Amino acid sequence: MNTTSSPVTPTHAVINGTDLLEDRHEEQLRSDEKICLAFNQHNKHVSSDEHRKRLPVNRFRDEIEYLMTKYQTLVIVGETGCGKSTQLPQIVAQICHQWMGTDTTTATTTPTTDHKHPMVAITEPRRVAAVSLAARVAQEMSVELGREVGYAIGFEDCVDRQRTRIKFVTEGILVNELMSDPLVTSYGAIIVDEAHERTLNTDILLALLKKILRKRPALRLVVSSATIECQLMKEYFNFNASSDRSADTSTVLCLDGRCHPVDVYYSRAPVADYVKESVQTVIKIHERYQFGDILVFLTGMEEVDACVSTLKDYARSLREKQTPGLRKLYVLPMYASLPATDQMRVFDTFGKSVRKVIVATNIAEISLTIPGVSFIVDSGFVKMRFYNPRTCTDSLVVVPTSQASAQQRAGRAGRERAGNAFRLYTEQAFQELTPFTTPEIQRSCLALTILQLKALGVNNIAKFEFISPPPERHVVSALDLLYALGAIGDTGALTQPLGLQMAEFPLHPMFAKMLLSSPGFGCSVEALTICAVLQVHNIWQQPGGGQRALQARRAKHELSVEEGDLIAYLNVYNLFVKADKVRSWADRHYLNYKALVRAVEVRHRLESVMNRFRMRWRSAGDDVDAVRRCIVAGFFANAAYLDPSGNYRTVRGDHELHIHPQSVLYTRPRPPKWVVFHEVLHTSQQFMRDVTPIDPKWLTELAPHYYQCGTDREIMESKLTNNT
DNA sequence: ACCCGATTG
Repeated sequence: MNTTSSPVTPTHAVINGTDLLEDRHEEQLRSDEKICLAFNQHNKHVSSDEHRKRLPVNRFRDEIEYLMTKYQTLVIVGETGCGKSTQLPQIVAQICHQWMGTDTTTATTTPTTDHKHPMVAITEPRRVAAVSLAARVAQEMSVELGREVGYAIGFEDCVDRQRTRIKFVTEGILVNELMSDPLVTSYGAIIVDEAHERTLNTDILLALLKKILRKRPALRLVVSSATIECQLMKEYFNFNASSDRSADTSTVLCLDGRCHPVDVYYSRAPVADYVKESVQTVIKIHERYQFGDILVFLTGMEEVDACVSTLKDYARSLREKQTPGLRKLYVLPMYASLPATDQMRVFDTFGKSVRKVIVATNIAEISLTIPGVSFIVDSGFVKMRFYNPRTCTDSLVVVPTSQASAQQRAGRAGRERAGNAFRLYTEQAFQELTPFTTPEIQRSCLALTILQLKALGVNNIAKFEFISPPPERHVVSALDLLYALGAIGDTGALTQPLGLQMAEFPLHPMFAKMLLSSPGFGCSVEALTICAVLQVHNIWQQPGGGQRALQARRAKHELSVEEGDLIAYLNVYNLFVKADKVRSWADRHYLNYKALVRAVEVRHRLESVMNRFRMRWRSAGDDVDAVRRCIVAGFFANAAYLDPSGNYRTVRGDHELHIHPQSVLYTRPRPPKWVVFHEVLHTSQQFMRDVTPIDPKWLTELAPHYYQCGTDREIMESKLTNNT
């Protein structure tokens, strides 16, 4: 950028440094280290095109360009609905394009691009978001999707190598692109959208980008976040070690774009039963306020169904009494495992005489926005997964939300007009909540993460600069597992070729090991199918109740086999393929059609990775033991045996376990003596999911390094003599 | 007797 010829406003007076913005900027930095740009988003008398130009990010295009000139990293804070996700990519692409034509002799203050055809990447945590935002931006720019604007998600690439300048991707795609292009040279700028969600991939990506920014000074990073985590982000990306603020390499731009005010109400006293209380609150809202739909946040399917059924009773009583002045209530559940057609109903609109009540899990906070909502009922709780490195298992527990999450939920009421949020807890309870949700990287199994990082050249995980470092024992537990699987050697380096190949699979390392071992067992065809199906959840349909629930259980029982869940999945998949993958077959057997179709896609993707390694394709035919031995080759660490009391215990660690009620083995008469499992979920008890009966000899035979040393051998020997 | 939500050249 040549500032003297730049056809823009005075905010570009970078040269003298005394410009209004500069002053305001420095002053703000001193006071709260933020730049706040206020705006008024809502102007009813403009066309939609006009409206778009008035979106806050567009109005501050020049400020964004100025800040991107001066700082390598720009943290942008803006409320949802301010158009960040669609407008920022266009603005940043324009800026990059402009810089491309820069005269390099004046490049002291301006970052010239370090490549010929810079693209802008925008990362999204979810696939649907990447695709739909790409489609919207293409439409706004009047270009065909897949040309100037494209996207790349797990199974779909919709980009034009020559022409694409704006590319929406999922976070995982960008992490994977780093494997072949460690400095992301195809991009001039990267926008990390929804960074406040702090998914596992957000944190990995930001940490890797931090390394890359040091090596590529011309690369620009925009971190887009909806909450006040901005200071943390800003400092994380600030390479300036001196106290001289003007040498900072990162800054914060705050788009003050709150849509409408939301009044927050708290309970006067603590609430004993938030499901009952949420019902009462919905009724009170309905009787007191005339307009606006209601959104209730609970933690799980069971709670949602209970709340919906009570509210439906109330709605029915209203209809029967024909209460004058009170509108009809239309009550709808919303959670991820609900069939797609039922999910779509939350977007239905009804006449003025009907009020919609949506009872949802956290899905309504994170991945979808329902228009028309003006009332929020917030239980204050969420169901969350936590990894336990001691037992190498996950717990699924109901925990209080964070303040940030409560704020996000309340904000859902103010998208179109002023709203109200009713929190079913006291104000003091709110003050005692943790400010932020624990980032996923601190509550996950890190085996795959560490494997990926090692493949990207990050050998010393302890020295890797995470925003929020994971607990050390999580790292140790992951390294132990990787060592046991043979992915890393004594020095902690990736093994060749096993470790390196395992890192290329988008799978938990146990699956990768199983797949890479499968040609040796002559069952690569079957192993591939089983891995694919296990990446997809809810293969079995589970209707809410009544006759259909009974039929579904019966259908599942017919497909269940004593060889366990994984072999049952294999059979189901093969039958689905044999039936030409039609929906009617899936429906008839109470199987989840969409999940099966997705398993087909996943299988296809994994197959291409296997082909790259020139794996031999072999089918075991009817030799189920070959397949089960192959499963043990990957999952030997997850072994358990039936003790005399009738409970299962893990071989390593000696923890009590139970077969999950969803397992096909749960309803079978004789429980197997030895099993391996896919995972353990701690809910009301420690439940093993996806269980395969095995012969215990396979453990010592296939994983002697794991089971024949020290105390483990003693444990094994005593179990073997007692149980077989 | 029971699972929040996402996701991978």
